[in-house]
Amino acid sequence: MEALAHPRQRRKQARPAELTAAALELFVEKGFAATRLDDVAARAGVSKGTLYLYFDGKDALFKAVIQEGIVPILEAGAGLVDTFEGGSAELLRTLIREWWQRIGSSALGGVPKLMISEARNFPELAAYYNEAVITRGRELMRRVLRRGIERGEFRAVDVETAIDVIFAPVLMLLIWRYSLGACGCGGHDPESYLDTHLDIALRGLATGEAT
Amino acid sequence: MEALAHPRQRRKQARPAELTAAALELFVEKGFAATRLDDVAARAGVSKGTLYLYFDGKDALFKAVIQEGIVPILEAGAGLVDTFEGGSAELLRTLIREWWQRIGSSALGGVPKLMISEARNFPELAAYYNEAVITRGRELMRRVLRRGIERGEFRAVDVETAIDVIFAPVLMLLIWRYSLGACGCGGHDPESYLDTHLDIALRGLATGEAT
Amino acid sequence: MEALAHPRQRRKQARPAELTAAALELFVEKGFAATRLDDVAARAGVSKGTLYLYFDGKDALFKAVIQEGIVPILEAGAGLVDTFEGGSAELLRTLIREWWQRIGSSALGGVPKLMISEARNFPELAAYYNEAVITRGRELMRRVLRRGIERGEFRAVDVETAIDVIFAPVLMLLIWRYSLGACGCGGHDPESYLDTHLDIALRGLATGEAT
Amino acid sequence: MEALAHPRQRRKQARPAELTAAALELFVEKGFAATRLDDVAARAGVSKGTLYLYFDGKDALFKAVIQEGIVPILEAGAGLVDTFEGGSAELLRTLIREWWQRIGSSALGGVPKLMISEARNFPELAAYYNEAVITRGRELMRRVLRRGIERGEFRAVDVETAIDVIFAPVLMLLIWRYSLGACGCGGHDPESYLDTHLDIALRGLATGEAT
DNA sequence: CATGAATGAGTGTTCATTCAT
DNA sequence: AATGAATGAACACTCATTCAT
Repeated sequence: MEALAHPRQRRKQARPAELTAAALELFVEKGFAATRLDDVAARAGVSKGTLYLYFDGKDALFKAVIQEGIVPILEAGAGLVDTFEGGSAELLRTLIREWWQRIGSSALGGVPKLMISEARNFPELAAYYNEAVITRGRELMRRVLRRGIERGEFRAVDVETAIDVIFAPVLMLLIWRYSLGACGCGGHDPESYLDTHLDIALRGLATGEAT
Repeated sequence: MEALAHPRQRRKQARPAELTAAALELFVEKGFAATRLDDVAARAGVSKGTLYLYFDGKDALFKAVIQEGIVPILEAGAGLVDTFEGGSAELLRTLIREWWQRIGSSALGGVPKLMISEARNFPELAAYYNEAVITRGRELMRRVLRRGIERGEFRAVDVETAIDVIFAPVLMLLIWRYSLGACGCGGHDPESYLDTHLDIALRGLATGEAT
Repeated sequence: MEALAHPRQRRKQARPAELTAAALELFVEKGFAATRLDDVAARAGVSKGTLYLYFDGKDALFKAVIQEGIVPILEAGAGLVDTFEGGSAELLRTLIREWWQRIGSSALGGVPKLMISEARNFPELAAYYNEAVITRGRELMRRVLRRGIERGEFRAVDVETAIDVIFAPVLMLLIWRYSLGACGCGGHDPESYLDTHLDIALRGLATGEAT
Repeated sequence: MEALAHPRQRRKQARPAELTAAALELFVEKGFAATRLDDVAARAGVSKGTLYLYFDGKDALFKAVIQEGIVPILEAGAGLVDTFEGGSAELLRTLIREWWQRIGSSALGGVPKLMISEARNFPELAAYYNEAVITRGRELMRRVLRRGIERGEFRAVDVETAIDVIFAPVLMLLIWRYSLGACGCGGHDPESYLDTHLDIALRGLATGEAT
């Protein structure tokens, strides 16, 4: 009610999300450097000056995209690992599927490829992404793998390395989708790709008696 | 013969390769957009105007870089599969290690990440790269996996999917090295990374009796 | 009466002065062009929109700042010359010291440098300042010099020129303080600077027998 | 001959001076901050990009203006003081008249007012100017005053203070000319102004027996 | 063939000004 | 009266491309 009575206020509160949504689309589509703030503002339906009312600049806009888009999902993932009660194989399977649902197949799916492409030219953004996303994501994987090893479900692999080895195919699925895959170079059905990956990886991790 | 007799002629013929070599280094280091043609020309020891005598512009230079870069990539590793006589696990291990030795850790290592970053801006080139490099690489993996399944060494996984699933960690190792890894965001020792990957993947592929 | 009875009214009447006071501080500190109206409004404790209720824009604000700033400048030092009874050297000494005490070292000290900096962008205002401030200030100097000459204390110098020649070091002391002196480029202790100036100037003006 | 044979070369050598001349005019006319590099380039008859072939940016352009315009004149002044053989009063008179001839009444005359106006907003430029111009100029005055005192021609005034006290009227003559004087607020004939100033100052400095 | 001087379009950022509430 | 969200023009600096020599 009050919101409808004060359209300016409602608008003001919605603006940051509208802007980060527009920015996400364009960053993914054109890359960070090639995205013009004019276009971001236009896609959000405001002028370029307005963008600066809400964000300090291009870098801050990028960080906000990550902060609003990805960080909450990682936090949800942390909640999952905290409370999951089944087998560790099932937990790993669930975690990766959730990640694919919420990030991979969503509008955020282009972010990993974006970061890989731009990291060297924007080391400050890379450092932020590393801290806000990669470190936290690895922590989730770390906890799952350790849980499995401690419970005797997984073999005693080198956890720090396995974190990335096991997540790599998931990332590559996404990277492909937003690079050569977007040029008509074919690709995989995500479902069966993840099935095959988890099939091999979980069997590769499993101790003798497990499934 | 004539080349040796006329140093200027030899120089003239070497120019395009010198320019693409300089461009490859800089594209890998800074990305396509952030590379200045001034710098490419300077690194090749010519003036910027000269560059335009050999290439129509920045885009044409990029295409030449990729097309020149892939030929050596393909020459490696082809004959191995034909003649290998040991177990298929050992063949896969050898193939991947060879690829890392000859390509991943060489000067060409930056090409895959570069291609991934720029694919959307050069779709025709991406299609060409897909056809000339990726398809042929997949064929090698396909033959290894089929060989393992036919000989009862590997489980009957979905081969087309497994090709990419199993190669993905190798590619990610390389991509990382040329993106966030270059920003001090951590990374892995290639040897132990590949060890861990092959350990998990080969155990995941193996039929009951194998190692 | 009404003002005291209605605080909002009183506030409303005080607003322009609060705004010009804030603007004077910032104009002196940063210069006209580099002063942002956001900052002026913030320092006056109002919003930027409010500023436009009282002034037509940045130029109008500047004009108000100068016009308001000069009135107190003029009130000082007028009666001194009329009533002074000692020697003219002493009168000149006193006049200049008073000027420095009341204006140069006060909050108004930044006005002359500000006016000099912006005169060309505000020529009408410069003409007004010339008439309202400079002409009157010169009149004081003129009377002192003529008094000295008529009483045989000063040599018969060209009065109109000497007015500015003798006042110039005083102005420069002030101008320096608000320009390069504020950048750590050195400066003088006002007391000894004025001492040295008056020592030289009064000896230079003096007829043979005087001190 | 060669110059005529290679107009590009001749042009290239003339460009920096053409650009600094255009920049000087505009800096004096509009101030440093308000001068657009587009206008500087246009006045020099080139495009903005060309300006950047010769100068690293606006600051460097400003420094070049000072370096080329004022520093050589100060060096000439140093030569004068080194070799002058007459009385110190005559030396001071000559030095100030030369300064007026070469700087005050030339296109460079606007620089002191320019620096005073912009110093606080461009402290780096102020520091450069202080080092390149003010320090050296004071050194000239210091040497003249010390010479006069040592030779018994000048009284033993506080030299460091007298340097600025005596130069102040010269600077004010110039500051006026480029600020309120440019708005039709009157002013002095430089010749008689300097005469009056030197008359008073030299008499004020003189020991009993001197002229 | 080779050069390098010259160009000018392009973009992140700032801030005076407006106006709906 | 007062607000503050929104605007858009303005400018320094970059660099791919051209072309006279």
